[in-house]
Amino acid sequence: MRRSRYFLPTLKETPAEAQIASHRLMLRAGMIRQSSAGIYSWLPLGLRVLRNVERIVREEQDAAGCQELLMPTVQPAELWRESGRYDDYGKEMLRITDRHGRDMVYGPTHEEIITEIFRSYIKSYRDLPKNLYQVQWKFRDEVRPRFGVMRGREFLMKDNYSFDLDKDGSRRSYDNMYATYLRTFARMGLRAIPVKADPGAIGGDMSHEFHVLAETGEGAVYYDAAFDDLDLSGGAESVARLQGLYAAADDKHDAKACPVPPERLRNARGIEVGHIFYFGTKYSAPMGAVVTGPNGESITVEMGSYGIGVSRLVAAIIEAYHDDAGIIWPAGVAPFPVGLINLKVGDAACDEACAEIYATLLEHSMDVLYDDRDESPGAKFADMDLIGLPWQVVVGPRGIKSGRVEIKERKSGQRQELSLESLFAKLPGELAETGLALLPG
RNA sequence: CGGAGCGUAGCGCAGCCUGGUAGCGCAUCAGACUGGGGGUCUGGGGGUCGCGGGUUCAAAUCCCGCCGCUCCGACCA
Repeated sequence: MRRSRYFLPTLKETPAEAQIASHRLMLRAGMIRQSSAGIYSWLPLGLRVLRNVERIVREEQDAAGCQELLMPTVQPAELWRESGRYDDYGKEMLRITDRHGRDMVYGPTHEEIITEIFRSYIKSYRDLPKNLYQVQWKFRDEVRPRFGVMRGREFLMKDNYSFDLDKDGSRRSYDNMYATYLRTFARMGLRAIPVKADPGAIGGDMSHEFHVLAETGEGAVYYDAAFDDLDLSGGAESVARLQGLYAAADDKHDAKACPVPPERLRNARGIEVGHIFYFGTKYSAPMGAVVTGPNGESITVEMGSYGIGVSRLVAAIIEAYHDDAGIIWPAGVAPFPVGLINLKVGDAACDEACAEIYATLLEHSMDVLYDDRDESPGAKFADMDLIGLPWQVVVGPRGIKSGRVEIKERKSGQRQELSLESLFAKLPGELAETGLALLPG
């Protein structure tokens, strides 16, 4: 993409309202635009990141045996009355009336809708288990939205719902999601600690929140120091082992009853990026989600629900990966894997070299942001650092004279000069495969 | 929802106390120079001063009401 044509309104100055790094950087990098309190437009660069996060979430959901569907944002109040939550949910739920005077709600979550779908079609125990997910916008009319998309009123969430015949099955579904969540967050470069949590308005009797530790986190978590040395990528450590270790959200933590000795207890702030619930028959019972069992009996299904804050994750990743100059995107979520900087637009040799590199990158399916604007070198470097692309290819008159371009890694700041030939030699191999192997070592 | 604060150009702000032609920096536009970390010069454009009412010869400025936004606390992916 040519920067001169790309809609990327970066800001040199920080908007006054932004209190935390991710909010500041998302505004400055031209990723989002506030529409009203807690409600944002996603501009092209931001949307690219959001889509990348979504993609990883989807891949992990699919790999875990979940199937995607899409439910409506606007839901009939009737279903919420059935579950008993219409009155329970409070002012956080946005209530709307349609032209016929019918009560509707803008969905803050989708247990009611999915249960209604399930009960309409699934009649036999032989069709269980089922696990359905969606990635959909939610609206919760937060009293005090803040920190940009970290706590917006409108937010994008992956939510899924498991249906099982019995508790054991439901427990397997729960643990499956537990491991899936660890893998999902790990793929975005995040270490998320699973902590026992209060199920809150969703209800139920077992629940874990996944917290990315960060000073700007809104919640306090207490955990066994053993977590600091564990592999949380959802692979090596067993779910049972992790669940056996103590970690609790502050509303679940009781200093007197805590099994962890004080010297091993850690207290930190965390960003809640995921939350899983097992709630048994809380919705299936009142809403009549039952299947016929092997002996012809009626069995109320056991349910769980599982949420990942997709839009919040974008902010959480930035909280975890930035420096004074801007964002440092981890592999996989970066809006572009590589940026190309032409330091002297209008100079025939620079223009030509850039055009060649640009075309070659595209040939190898490398999505590249080519800064072809007639700006000062400093402005371009600062801008490129701000938006945090993992790799920068720098083409300037000084290097071109000796037939060389510079490759810079955003994360380490490490630079290396390469001849055009050796750059192109890398393209079919390491670069094209990983998108991230421009530098040896 | 309780407490505090702020609304003046795209962004950051000054002006308000003490009423009298709406300003600064950045950004933007035109041209020229420049070219390895937000460069320089010249010239230009852009404002219902959040909205409504009141006081006054005169309101960004004083008064009243409303709306919006932000921050601090109680709730949540």
